[in-house]
Amino acid sequence: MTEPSRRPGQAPPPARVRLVDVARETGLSKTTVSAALNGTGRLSDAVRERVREAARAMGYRPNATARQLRAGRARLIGYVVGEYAQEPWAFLESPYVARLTGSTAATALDRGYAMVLLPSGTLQNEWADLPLDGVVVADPLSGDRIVDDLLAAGIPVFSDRSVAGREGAYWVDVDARAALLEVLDHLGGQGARRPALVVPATDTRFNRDAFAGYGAWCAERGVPERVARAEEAGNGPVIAAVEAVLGRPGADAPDALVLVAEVSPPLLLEAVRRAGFDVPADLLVVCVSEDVTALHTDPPMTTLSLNPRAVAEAGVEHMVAVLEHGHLDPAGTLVPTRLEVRGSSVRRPPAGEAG
Amino acid sequence: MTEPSRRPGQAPPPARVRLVDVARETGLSKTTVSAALNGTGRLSDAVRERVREAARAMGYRPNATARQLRAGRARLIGYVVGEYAQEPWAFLESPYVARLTGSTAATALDRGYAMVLLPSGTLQNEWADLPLDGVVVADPLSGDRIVDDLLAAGIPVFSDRSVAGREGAYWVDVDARAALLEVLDHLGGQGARRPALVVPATDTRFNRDAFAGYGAWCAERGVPERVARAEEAGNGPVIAAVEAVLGRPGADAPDALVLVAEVSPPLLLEAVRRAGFDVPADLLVVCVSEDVTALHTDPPMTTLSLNPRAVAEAGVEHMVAVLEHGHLDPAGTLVPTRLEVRGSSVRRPPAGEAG
DNA sequence: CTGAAAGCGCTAACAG
DNA sequence: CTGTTAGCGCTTTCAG
Repeated sequence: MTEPSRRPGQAPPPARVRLVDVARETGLSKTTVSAALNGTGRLSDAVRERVREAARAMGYRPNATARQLRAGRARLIGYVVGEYAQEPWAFLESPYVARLTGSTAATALDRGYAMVLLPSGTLQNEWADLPLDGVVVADPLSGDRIVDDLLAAGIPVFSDRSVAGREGAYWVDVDARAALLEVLDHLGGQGARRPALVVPATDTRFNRDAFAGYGAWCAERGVPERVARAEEAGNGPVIAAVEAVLGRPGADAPDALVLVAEVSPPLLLEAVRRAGFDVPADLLVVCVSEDVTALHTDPPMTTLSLNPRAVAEAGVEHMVAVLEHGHLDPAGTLVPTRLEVRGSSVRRPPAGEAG
Repeated sequence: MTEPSRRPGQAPPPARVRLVDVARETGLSKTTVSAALNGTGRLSDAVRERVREAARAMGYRPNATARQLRAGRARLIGYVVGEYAQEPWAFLESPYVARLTGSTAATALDRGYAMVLLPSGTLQNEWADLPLDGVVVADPLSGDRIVDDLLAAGIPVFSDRSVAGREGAYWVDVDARAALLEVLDHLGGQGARRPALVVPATDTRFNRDAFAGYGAWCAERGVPERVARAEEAGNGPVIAAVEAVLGRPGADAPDALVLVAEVSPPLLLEAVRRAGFDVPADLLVVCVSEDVTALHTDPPMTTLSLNPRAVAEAGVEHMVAVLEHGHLDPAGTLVPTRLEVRGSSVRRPPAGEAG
């Protein structure tokens, strides 16, 4: 099919102009043209300019695939989210994941890598035909094969600490346990004695560690654990878990609530009030969340930010190091979390905190 | 890790196994191996199976880039959002765009195309090195060069109606004008006589048409326009616009509010109440939104869904048709919107509507 | 039924 | 300073 078959009523095939066409047009060789266009080699500025001009005039666009074949890599990375395996494309609905996704794509592109979006719980099929130099696997589920499959295929993986120690796997993570302790200490400092926790049921490294941190804090103080699991992602299930763990106000009711499961802050506040609690008088509330509505609720919602942007940047840094220098030392980085204290978790709101 | 670990700090040369390696191993030729693996040609099943087995055993993975070069295309598409040009990666924070993005990636992958995420307001640089077969441009800004640049580079563009009539450009759209009329008629049917509108300041086809629909409806009834523009995306600016257009309750205050600018439904309701309005008694409210929190507010929020999933599917259908059959007739499709009536826009809430 | 050989479009040794 | 040549890894005529 080198010969374009023109059918009536159909636009003529554009017939892309190739490097060799520019060479023929300018009376130079492919080498010279290539060097001129790429700024390599030692050519006179006059020639360089003449070539550039001709290329522009002819509408020359280098064939990216041919370059990639020559270069041995495509400067293309994959991006998969482990959670949300049932709904393979729902992950963008989570503000955390949305930011992580955007920041990863942004940083990667800055470094010259494009990012393809892959569905959660992806099978080999999806990426087998893609020339991926590496894959970012966000929050893998603990038993998931995806990381193994990728590594077996010789594709470097960038994920969380659950992949630590595997050859070809690199990680960036937050210290979920420490973060929970920080949140609980903050709450304790505000007078809370009976904090409750709502975690997602999905088995990710972060959820496990957060739960462990909560357990340790309670154990140390001899406080009973008050935990509810959100069986699924989404406001409905999470709010149901909140209602279950809060019960009704009373002497034994929680006096603080930590949401590790993602939920809309205004809806959460509404639900808490429906349950008969006043925030922050009866109940201090902290959400692990990147949801921007947290700033606009009344009172504004205290959040623990997982710093998706910093996580993404560190992950891409690793990737570039590995892909371009063949190694990385150490194989992992810890990124700090950021507790943003607002009105929902302080008994006496500080003056001057603006929404 | 089939290979014993080498010196620490130095990555072992991966030494990918190529087609020719499998050929040598099996004692066959590249041709035969290729045919066996791809199911082409006429080979005995015995040979085919033997090759497959050897390939698996050797861990052979075809080089995607080489295939692409041969095939003449990469089965890769780009995805850009025109709006949010200031914050090139903020687009995933919009529920509508998030769903459109996910659905486009999903549908494309179903059809064998991977999707790369490009920043809003992208320059040539970003995609020049990518072998893109086509680019989806969601909600382009009216004066934006991106579509022209793409078309000039010979890359087919799939966008909204604003590109209609251009060679190589195809579109999917909703009828924003008709949608607004439907919303306003619904509101009118519920007794509203003084509807107000909040639109984003960004100049997209959708925003323009929605505004025109509102204007036409008001003109037809001799009703004054009550419009506020949200100067930026985000809950803060949109809510400020809401407050501006509502004023205080009174004889001349709006009795219905249509949000074309995206806002968090629970925050919107809160703001409306702060302004002194009861929903739905004093004010009927409808949001153009895909935000799932709309289901959980009290009262639940009536929304106009723009059907991002259907838009995405239609767009990818076009793309596949164009890329694989070289044309499309007609060059555009209209996708219906869906008005989901809930408690926020009915004077007497219907029984049996569950959150 | 199988294999040798020709390229896809580009870049980088190596000559001239 | 410039051109010839040899591939990157794969698919696909076209002979045998």
